[in-house]
Order: sequence, then C-alpha cells, then structure tokens
Amino acid sequence: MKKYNNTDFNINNVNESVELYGWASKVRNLGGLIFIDLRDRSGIIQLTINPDSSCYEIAEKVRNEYVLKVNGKICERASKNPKIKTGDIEVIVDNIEILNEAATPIFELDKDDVLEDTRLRYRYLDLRRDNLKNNLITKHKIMMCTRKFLSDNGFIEVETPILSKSTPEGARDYLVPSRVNKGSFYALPQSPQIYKQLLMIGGIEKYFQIARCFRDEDLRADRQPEFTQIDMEMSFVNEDDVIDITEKLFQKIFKEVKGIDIKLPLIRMPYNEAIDKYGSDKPDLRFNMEINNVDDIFKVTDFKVFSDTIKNNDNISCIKVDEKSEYFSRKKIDELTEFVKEFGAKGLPYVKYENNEFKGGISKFLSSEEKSNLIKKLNIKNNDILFFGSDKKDIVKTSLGALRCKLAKELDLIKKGEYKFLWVTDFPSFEWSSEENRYVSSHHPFTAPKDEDIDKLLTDKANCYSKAYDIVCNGYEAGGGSIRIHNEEVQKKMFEALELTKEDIEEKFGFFVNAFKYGTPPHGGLAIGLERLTMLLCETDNIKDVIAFPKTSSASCLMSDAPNIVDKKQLDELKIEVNL
RNA sequence: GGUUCCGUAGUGUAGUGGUUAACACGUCUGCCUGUCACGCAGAAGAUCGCGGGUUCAAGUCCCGUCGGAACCGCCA
Repeated sequence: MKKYNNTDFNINNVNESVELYGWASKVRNLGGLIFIDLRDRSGIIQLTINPDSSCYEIAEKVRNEYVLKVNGKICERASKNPKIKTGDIEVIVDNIEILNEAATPIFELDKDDVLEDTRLRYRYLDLRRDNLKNNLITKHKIMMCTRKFLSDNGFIEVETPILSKSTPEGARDYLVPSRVNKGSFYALPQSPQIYKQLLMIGGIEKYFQIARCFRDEDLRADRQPEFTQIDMEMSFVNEDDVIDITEKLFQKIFKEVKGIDIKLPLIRMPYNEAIDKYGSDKPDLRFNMEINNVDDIFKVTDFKVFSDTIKNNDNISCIKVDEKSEYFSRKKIDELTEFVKEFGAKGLPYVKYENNEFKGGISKFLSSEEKSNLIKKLNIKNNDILFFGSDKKDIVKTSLGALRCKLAKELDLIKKGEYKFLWVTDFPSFEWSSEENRYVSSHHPFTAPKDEDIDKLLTDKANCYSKAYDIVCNGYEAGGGSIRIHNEEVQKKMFEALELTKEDIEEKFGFFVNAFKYGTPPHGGLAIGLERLTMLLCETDNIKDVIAFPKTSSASCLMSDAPNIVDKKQLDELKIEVNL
C-alpha cells in the first residue's frame, strides 16, 4: 500500500529512504541525467535518475502518465525550484518499477486551454489536473464541515428514498419503471421535502442529509439535472431559529474552508424590496447601481413611451452608471438593447449627462423640470449615463436587474474574492402561472403562510406572503427554506388554494395529509445547494467545475454516452414500448 | 419549445471562393549530465463533424442534420 504523499517530504527529510507511487507527469531526459516529475494526488516531487543507476534503462522507457513505483533517497537539490512545494528536494532513485504504461493523454494535463467537451469526454484525465481536483477537495471539506457542525448541534443524518413517489407541483420528475409492479413508476426525488417533514412527525426533531436530488428540466451554467442539497429540518422552531443555525453553518464553512470571517447576523431584505431595487430575488450586493423608481418624475410627460406607461399604471425605473458615459457607444447601446429585449423589454431608453447637460438618447424629450428632478433624485454627475425601463413592472425590474449584473461584470465593478450575503424574506405564497391559468406555489405547497395571511389564502392570493427565506450570496441562491404548515386544516386550505381536486390531494398527498393528524410538531427547515456553495468557494461560475462527472446542456454524459437506448428484452420485462 | 454563437492534425487555434490547408504545444527518432515551459536537429500526423446544394472551383457561400456552449421559457 502507498504510505506517503509526495508533498509529505521537505528539506528535513534529507537522507531518508522512501517508496513513492504515482504518475509520470513530465519526463526530462537530458541525455545523461533523467528527471521525472512524479505526481500523486498531493502534488509533484522530482525524481532524479543518474546514468550509472541500475534502473537507468527502465527510466529511459518512461513516458508521460506511466504509473510508477519508485524507491530512493531524499536529497537536497543542487538547483532548487521555488515554484513547487517540494522544490528544495528530489529523490535520487535506486529502483523504478513501471506498474502500468499509458497511452499519450488526449490533452496536455498542464494546459488550461482545453475545451470543455474534450475534458468531459475524458473526464478521468481531467480529474488528474489540479483545478478540478482541488474543487472536489473543497466540496469534500464543505461536506465534512457540515456533517460535523450539524451533528455537534444535535442533528442526525437520515437517508430518505431515491425511489420515491411522483408529486405534482414543481419540476418535472425523472421516472423509474417498476418491474414488480408493471405499469407503475417511481419518481426520483426533486428534494426530500415530504420525507423530511414526515421525519419531524416521526419525532426525529433535528434532521439533516446530504441528499441527491433530480429535476428533469433544461440545464444552465449553474444547473444540472442531478445535484446535491444539504437538507435540514427542525421541529419546534421559528424563522429566526432556522436562519440562525444556517448562518452559523455558513460562517463555519467559510472560515474552515476558505479562512473568511462572515459577520453575523446577515442582513435581511423583503422579497418586494429585492425586486424593486435589484430586479431579482437573488440580488448581487457586491456592487451598487440600484434600480430607481422614477414614475413620480414623469407623472405628466410629453415623452409618449413614458406617458403610456403612466396611463397603464405600469412602472418607469432606471439605473445609473457612474462616470462611464464614454464607454457606451451607439453600437454598445444597441447591443444592450438586444440584451434587455430577451427579458421582454421593448427597448432601452437612455440618456447621457456630459458637460452639465443631458445628451443623446431621449434627452430631447425631457422637460427642464424632469431633468432637474432626475439630477436631484439620482444625484447625477458629469459622464453618468441612465438606462430606463418603461413597461409592466416585472419586465422593467427583471430586465434592468439583468442589465445591472451584465454591466457590473463588463465594467469590472466586482471585487474578486468578495462575498456579500443576505437573506431574502417574505416571499409571496403564490405566483400566477399564465401557462396553467392558476396561481401556483412560489416555493412549494407546504410553505406556511404568514399568520396574518392565512385568511387570505382563498380570497386574496396576490397578497399572501409566506414564512419563506432564501440565503443569497453574490447573486446566487445558495439555499432556501421555510417554516412549514403543521396544521391539517391549513394544509388542506393551501391545496384548495392551488386548485388541486380532492382526488388529486388524496392520491398525491393522502399519506402525507393523513400523517398530520397524529401530532405534527411545528417545524421548518432549509436546503443548501451544495454545488452552488462549492462554486462560490471555488470562485467559478460553471457548475460542471465542481462535479466529478457532470452532464452536458442536453443532459447527456459525453464520457459514458448516457442516456442510451436499451435492449428490447429489458423493455419487454417492464412491459414498456417506445414510440418515437 | 425559442434566440445567439461554435465544430479545421492528438490538443488549442489561424485560414480573402483558387498552389501541397498554416502555427504553437504534444507525439516519434537522433543528439545532449542539473533540468523543472529543458535545449538542438529532423519526422510523422487532417475524410476541414456529417449530408445535400450553389459554383469552372467550397474548409470558406446556402440549406439540412448531428454535437457542444450561453441565454429566454422552464427550474415547488
């Protein structure tokens, strides 16, 4: 068995005999002397083979990525290399054994310009590189830290089924056919939500799980169909209790994994304020550029785009970019206009302020009163530029919010290595689904409404707010949770509000609602997206960088070619027929 | 479901409709005893994703298809 890591050794180990295992990362054959960089998980140590060594002939045969077993003596180097951890020493090799040869790697492991699909196709080679390896180590540390912290705080880890029951509401389920019960399907869990609530009814009191979750929806740079949640649930708690324990967990993780101190308590911001100021329920607070409502300035205006909006009782907002007006060429603004159109905006009115006057864009439509009000309200200075949104409020806020983030990135307003946390609270209980033509849960149907809103569940859904909270960091939703409904009557009312039929409720959630009868404690919890959190700590915006074997954006695996067509025999056994 | 972008030696890229498709790294061979991005000399290596079309002529233009990426919808 391999006893040592390459980087266990330093100048203090000189003259010690060692046995090392690893891969030949780089061979430098100088004609006489041969140097081999031996790599293991920990890093690199230099092997030196002298021409008079009995193993010289074997060493000459070594190529990149050959697997080696080496015996030798640690020596101080004649010429040191400060770039690597073991740069003061080298191993003078007495014996070398080639444990396995290796084909030439498909890409050079010390280069970082390899395209992602090539890396995915040969993921096992990519794993040998520091970047991915270190990210997986970070993820491991987060999990270990989480387990210790939650266990120390009285939580117990309980596993819940992967083969579970399909539930409506929410993401598409991945289905698994049952052979024993032909024609029936399991669903892979979108989250252990129902099970963890049943654990509370079961008296577990404090539960956690590092849980795999599955959602059959389209992928994104920060979304995979299969992912992991740090899932928690507690009995006899209120919102502050859940928020408090979660903050402390984040504090612990950031300290242990990254050495960063997070000051608690984190700020909290109601959902409506987040949307109003940042156009997002996961605002990035690393930079300002807030969205300002300017409806009041244009109550009476000659500019038709704005006056129409006022007439329709919609919204006019703007963001101000400080002292960068020269950056925004006509071409640039056209590009940004196309960008906001993706979010439903019809255009992107703008105006520059240069040499103490408004210029370009919509400046000629602005009255002198409107101009001076804008200057006063937004504290406009020379070389500022304003971008407006004028439309339905959600379109205005969403598009300006997205623009705000895009500009911050382009203009380099985000300091590297900085973390800005907040809690977003007071989410609406429902949102309107035009597709389904009904109100749907904005979180899930088990989220407790605010006490004062219970009576409005059936009568005034647009103004119902819930005991839900998301922890947000740098524009990512790192986690989310809520206090759950623990009263059978309220839960029934909630299902009713979602226009689920009695039969639906009975069939989908019957077992769950029934369990409520038997003494359900008040409870609540939260789930943290492990990959999102790892991304933040690894400072990457690509979720594939923190998953060992991720899927492409068409949800397939380039390495294994999953998903694949299966034998007819397998389908027959399941009584499944495929019609394409 | 929609929008945009990308497919050229092993890898990463360049490539005005016109000669033998170029460069870097890697690979292989030879030389080289202190390199660590080793060096020097040489060699091999391409069905330009696939199919069709336009053209005297297509890596290049057009259409389709497959694959990849980002975004919108979707993601309780």
